[in-house]
Amino acid sequence: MVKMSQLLGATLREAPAGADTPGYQLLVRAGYIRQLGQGIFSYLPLAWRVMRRIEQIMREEMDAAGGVELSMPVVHPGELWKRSGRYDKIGPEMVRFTDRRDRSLVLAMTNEEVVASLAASEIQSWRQLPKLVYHIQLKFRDDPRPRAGLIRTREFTMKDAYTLDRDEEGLNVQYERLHEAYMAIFDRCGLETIPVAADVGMMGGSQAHEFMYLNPIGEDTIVLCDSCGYAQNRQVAKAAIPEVSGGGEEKDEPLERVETPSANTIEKLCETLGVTPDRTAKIVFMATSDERLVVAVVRGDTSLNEAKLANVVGAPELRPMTGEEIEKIGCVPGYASPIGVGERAIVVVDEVVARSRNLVSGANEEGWHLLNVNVGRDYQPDHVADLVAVEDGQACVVCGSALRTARGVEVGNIFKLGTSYADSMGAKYLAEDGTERPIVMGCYGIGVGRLLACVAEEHRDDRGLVWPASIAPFAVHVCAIGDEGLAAAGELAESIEAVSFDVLLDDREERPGVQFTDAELIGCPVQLTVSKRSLAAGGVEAKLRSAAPGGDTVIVPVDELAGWVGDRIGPR
RNA sequence: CGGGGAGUAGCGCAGCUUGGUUAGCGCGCCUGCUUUGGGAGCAGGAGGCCGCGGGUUCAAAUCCCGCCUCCCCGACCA
Repeated sequence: MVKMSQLLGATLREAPAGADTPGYQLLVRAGYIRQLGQGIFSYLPLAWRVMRRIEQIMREEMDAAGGVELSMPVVHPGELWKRSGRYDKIGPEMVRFTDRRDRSLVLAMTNEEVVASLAASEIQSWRQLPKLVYHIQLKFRDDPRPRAGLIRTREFTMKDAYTLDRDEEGLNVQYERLHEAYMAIFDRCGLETIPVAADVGMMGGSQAHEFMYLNPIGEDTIVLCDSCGYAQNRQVAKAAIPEVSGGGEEKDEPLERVETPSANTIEKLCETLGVTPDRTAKIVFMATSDERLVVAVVRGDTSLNEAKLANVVGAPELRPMTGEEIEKIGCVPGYASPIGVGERAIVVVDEVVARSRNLVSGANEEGWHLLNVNVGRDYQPDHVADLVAVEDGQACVVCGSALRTARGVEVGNIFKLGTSYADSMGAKYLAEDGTERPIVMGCYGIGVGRLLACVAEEHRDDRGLVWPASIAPFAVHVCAIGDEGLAAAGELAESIEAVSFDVLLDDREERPGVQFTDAELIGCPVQLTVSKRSLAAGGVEAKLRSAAPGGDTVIVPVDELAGWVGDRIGPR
């Protein structure tokens, strides 16, 4: 039993300024968390108990999937990250510093390098594979923009797991198993998530899924098909874009230069020439962080997905070109053409453009456009790839139904890493046939605090938090009213705890109204009230936090309480 | 990093435009009395480098310059 008087962290009537996400407000108001700095939080006793319960569920599911827990360092030698190449590849998001002897150190953002280096020293034979290891540990990422409380912090606890396999086939087996384990974890925490196919990003690798909690506060856009179940992150999602009106059977027509005064947007161009946007090509000017210039060509009726373009050119991020840069490659904004850009920039053409014939494009001259521009004949792309940003209502590539987009929070992800880390760290094993082979890795992460925040976001009402019993800080919240209530509460709490339900006892000398509102704010699943009045009525008033206000309160005799609680929230 | 906003008591805010004695209000906190089933009432009280540094001025929370911190919107992540 924990007494309210022992807790650090009072409940607040008002949310602190700046906390505008509802779940975040409640976590602060109910005394779960306090902010220390940008993206850095203290977890007060209530939140810490929730964290530990979530972690316990993770341990059970990871163990059930065949995992073993270990613990790897938070501070890594910079050398380790130089070997994998990520020391230079990752930007200021990774905190770097030096020790007293000027040796390079970094704060762990993730642990692929450490796992691979452990694998290199510990794994010699195919007989030692497969393996699944995990730990639950602090990470630090100097995120450019933390936000929404625990949804996106710089310091956070992550459960990260790593698989080691002999081959891709083995990886696939573990990957599927972890996928199932993740669904079980989120389910047990009371959070509905959907797995979506995702970009591999900084992890590298061949395939990835993200587990998304759908909510408008999310920062990711998910593309969903309600009829066939297609679900992908917008960064990689595809849509079925129709061929140009008139079909893809057209023959290439000769280039023709036409005057198009002040038609410097697709809209005005279509008006001037009397064509539809799907007959036009538009040019987007971007530059990579290492100063390579990129010219992307997409059809006028679609828009560019920068993440896809960044992947094609192998850049971590892109920025728009400056006016000077555009001029330097010989283009004229509003009348731009990929023709003649040639050596001066990387030309990436969307596959829809590549399929289309006789598009209208700029002439690289103010007030002029070209008719019948065709990829291959008129200009040579460096890459042809899908570059289209999927929009609401476009057709599903699988079944053709209208796609819908939704916002989501990424609470977990799983990656097939392949052998890149094994290669750079020298993690090899001797196969059954005597050949030396690289270990095939996978990695799997869940943000513990973010998961907590998402559950808070999902399970609340206008009076406070409404925790699922599985991860609530306490199963039972006892309001002890008056001296008689307090005198009876101790024995009562013991009888409940005897059957392993944990109890938070409000032993404060507060008026009943204060105790009730605080209990609702804190949100434990079962609320008990013991007082002179309830004892006279034969026991303790009991209700569920999830019940409507006012109703559904019953008197339960003290010796039946444990059973009553167990019947309603199950074992704990 | 770009754009927008904010730093005044533990929390939420006013005061600043138009400088001027002792910097206010609500909640919370302390003491006393009353009260005691839905955030009590009365009385008394504690608590401030007005974000930091510089400048202007007889005088700065208030005007000017610089810096720091935090929040929100864009590109990235568990």
